[in-house]
Amino acid sequence: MQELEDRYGAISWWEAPPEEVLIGAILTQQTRWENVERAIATLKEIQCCSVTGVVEAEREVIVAAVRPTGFYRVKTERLKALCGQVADLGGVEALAAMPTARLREEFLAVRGVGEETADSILCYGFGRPAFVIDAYTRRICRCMGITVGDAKLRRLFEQALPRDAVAYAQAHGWIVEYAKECCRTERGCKECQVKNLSG
DNA sequence: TGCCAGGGATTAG
DNA sequence: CTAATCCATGGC
Repeated sequence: MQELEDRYGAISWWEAPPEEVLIGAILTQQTRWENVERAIATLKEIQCCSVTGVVEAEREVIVAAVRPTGFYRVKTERLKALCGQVADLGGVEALAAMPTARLREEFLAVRGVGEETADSILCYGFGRPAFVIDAYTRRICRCMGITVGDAKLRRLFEQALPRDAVAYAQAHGWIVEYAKECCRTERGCKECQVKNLSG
């Protein structure tokens, strides 16, 4: 981890208001971040980059805005479901007052929100110490010979790092940056050098 | 041109 | 519990 810090220094990977994180977390599912940014920019232009914006907008409006991210019909439903849940619970202010475990359950109860999406919202949107296990993290760990399941992997990172959302976000950012250099695709891992780094 | 991207739900074995 | 399939556009 220290070697990654020396290599990349302090990076803040994703800083945005909680409502934008909720939306971005859905849009980024199986999708490149550049395309997500386009969709978010469009949503902002039409005043729909918020919980009430998504809840009140016509489906076709959301579909048109998120089209560049792919899976646009599925994602529109997921955005409606997630923002509806948040609105029902009293908005992001009410969520901010909830304990982390409860908040996680409420997100996971939404159709289309799995562990990764829930944890990324917790960490990046609400500053909670939830380490996100994504495709890059799995890929690097696999190259290192660590083949445990997601739940164990998550505990591994959460124990190794200071229990703090900023520390988790930073470490995850380093992992992603390194993965983009070293293991560009799933198949490009043959000559991967990650095993030379100390965890 | 074909492959792949910061998932998740569903179905089949 | 693992594996395959669908959702779909955009970039190289």
